[in-house]
Amino acid sequence: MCGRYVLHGPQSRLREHFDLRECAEWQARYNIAPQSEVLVIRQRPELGRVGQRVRWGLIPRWAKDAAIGLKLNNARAETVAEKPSFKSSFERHRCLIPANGFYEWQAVEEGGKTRKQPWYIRPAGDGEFLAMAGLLAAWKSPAGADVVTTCVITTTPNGVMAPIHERMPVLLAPGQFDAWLDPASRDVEALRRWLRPAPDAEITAYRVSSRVSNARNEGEDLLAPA
DNA sequence: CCAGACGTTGTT
DNA sequence: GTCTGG
DNA sequence: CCAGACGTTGTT
DNA sequence: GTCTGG
Repeated sequence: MCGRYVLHGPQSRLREHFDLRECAEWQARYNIAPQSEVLVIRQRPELGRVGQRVRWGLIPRWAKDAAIGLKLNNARAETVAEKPSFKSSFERHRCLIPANGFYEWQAVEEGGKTRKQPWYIRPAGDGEFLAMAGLLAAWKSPAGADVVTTCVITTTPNGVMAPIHERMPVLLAPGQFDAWLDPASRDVEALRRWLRPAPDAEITAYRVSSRVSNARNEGEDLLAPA
């Protein structure tokens, strides 16, 4: 889960909501897919929270081949603290991935065939942003280029998501941002306990057009209820 | 000890 | 780099 | 995540 | 079935 999402800003509200000191340029996007550039929020010593563009698809430091990043879009909350691919990132390189919402596909049986119905999930009420829990890794390519990548941590579904899909991204509340982002937070057990499904009251979901299923499609109208 | 893998999702 | 399997 | 491609040889 | 591209 969480293989497609939305970040349209506006950037001024993004900076405000996440209390960013600096933020990279970001063009509104309504169909962000793995392997593309995404905006992450990290905590820099002496500077504070900054927004930075990185590639979605985690390439661990030790990887000899960047191809592993094609598979690591998500990390399971249940095992992220132990898996070799994620362990050191979980201990020292946590980030937030800001989103206005994300998509999930629901398998629907129709006349003996399975159709994939896309849903859009956004904050309930007048909330503007969700904060997905993510990891970062810095990798040096054989050519010597520094490549920073990210992935989204997933967990079991809450009551809103359960009818739609078996997984959902871990969503953190503003009160958790500081401790999650602080590289000095080394209490892995305490951090791991935060990786739980969001309360039902925090999100709402509605059906959208299957046009979102093709990652080439873009635009605000992908959010229209269908 | 060394060698080899290192992951998630969804579907069957 | 670190863990698992042999 | 889903959609769409998935190949070689020899010639230009 | 599996990999790549978006």
